[in-house]
Amino acid sequence: MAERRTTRPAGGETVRRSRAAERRGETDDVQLDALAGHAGYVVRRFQLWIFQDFIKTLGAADIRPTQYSVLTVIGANPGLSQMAVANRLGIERARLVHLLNELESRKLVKRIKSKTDRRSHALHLTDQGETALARFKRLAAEHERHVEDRIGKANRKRLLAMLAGFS
Amino acid sequence: MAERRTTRPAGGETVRRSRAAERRGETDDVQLDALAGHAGYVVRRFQLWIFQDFIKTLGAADIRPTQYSVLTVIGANPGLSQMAVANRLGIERARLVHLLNELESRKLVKRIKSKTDRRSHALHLTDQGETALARFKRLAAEHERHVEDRIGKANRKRLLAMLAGFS
DNA sequence: TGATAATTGTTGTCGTCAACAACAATCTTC
DNA sequence: GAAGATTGTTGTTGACGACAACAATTATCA
Repeated sequence: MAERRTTRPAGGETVRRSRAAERRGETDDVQLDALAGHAGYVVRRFQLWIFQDFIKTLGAADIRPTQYSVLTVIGANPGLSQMAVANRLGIERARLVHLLNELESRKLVKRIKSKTDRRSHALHLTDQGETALARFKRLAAEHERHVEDRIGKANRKRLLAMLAGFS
Repeated sequence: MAERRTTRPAGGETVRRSRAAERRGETDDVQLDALAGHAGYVVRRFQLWIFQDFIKTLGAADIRPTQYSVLTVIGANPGLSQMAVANRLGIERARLVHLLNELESRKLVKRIKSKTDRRSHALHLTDQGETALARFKRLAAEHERHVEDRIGKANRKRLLAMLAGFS
């Protein structure tokens, strides 16, 4: 049963695998069957790859994808309420509370009591948050180039077009 | 996609929103800014939609996407070890333990002690698992048609082609 | 106007999932 | 045969989605 795989390059660049497992070949030649035809499966794996690259590329800034999305929307729409941000991004308002607590403790965002509706907060970036977001956007653009390198410039554009309805 | 407040139909079919919030318009006209150009954001939202539809469509069978992927791979590759399945699907082997415990308790999968390597288990579907998987696949195909209805037949095909490298 | 319902932010719980770390049993390597 | 690697397992941590309940506040409507 031990079958040699001579076609595999010596230093695989995708997943680290032991020489023993390589020789046994258990992790190769595994059929996906119906899975390969399911958009959900392939999109899920793609999304994991993207997030990992995003987290790594924005690692120095210590900003995760969800945090980045919140900062971007507040930056583009100052004064928004938490409900408005949550609805727009498809985040639960309970979850947004924790996200904002974190971002506020890092002095990137401030909650200002609304005068027209005393239940709600008007969200704003701090000055520090503005300059930080500008930096995050540069890093995010670098991450986006990684995506282009991976799937191709035209494919990325087509992807954005065909999924625009979900944004 | 962001329709004007005044032209919004009475019973919106996308997101439930209160009349008050609708009137105030806080949740509309919110700019995404750089977010709309990020593949990660749009792919994430798409993936959430897909999984929700999958879970709903396979709801009667009580099978979640990850469980489906494990069953499919075992069905197509009987005798695989847990490591092999985990590596192929990009699942952590620690996580796969719980998944298999659940599937085994439901009599869909059985772990058989390997004779060549007494550390590992050879994974097989039970007879019950085989017939169940056939049913799951029919339901999954129905789910896949929902995806087609949502993004278009040609787009779905293009999507699978451009992301085949991640499967 | 006043009672009732709805909304906002908050807190908390639960379950899924990825990422690690540690461990015993077993196998590989040298 | 000793040292190292692998497999399955258990456990922990943290991000995240989904709910439920609550006080403060606002909206609705009889």
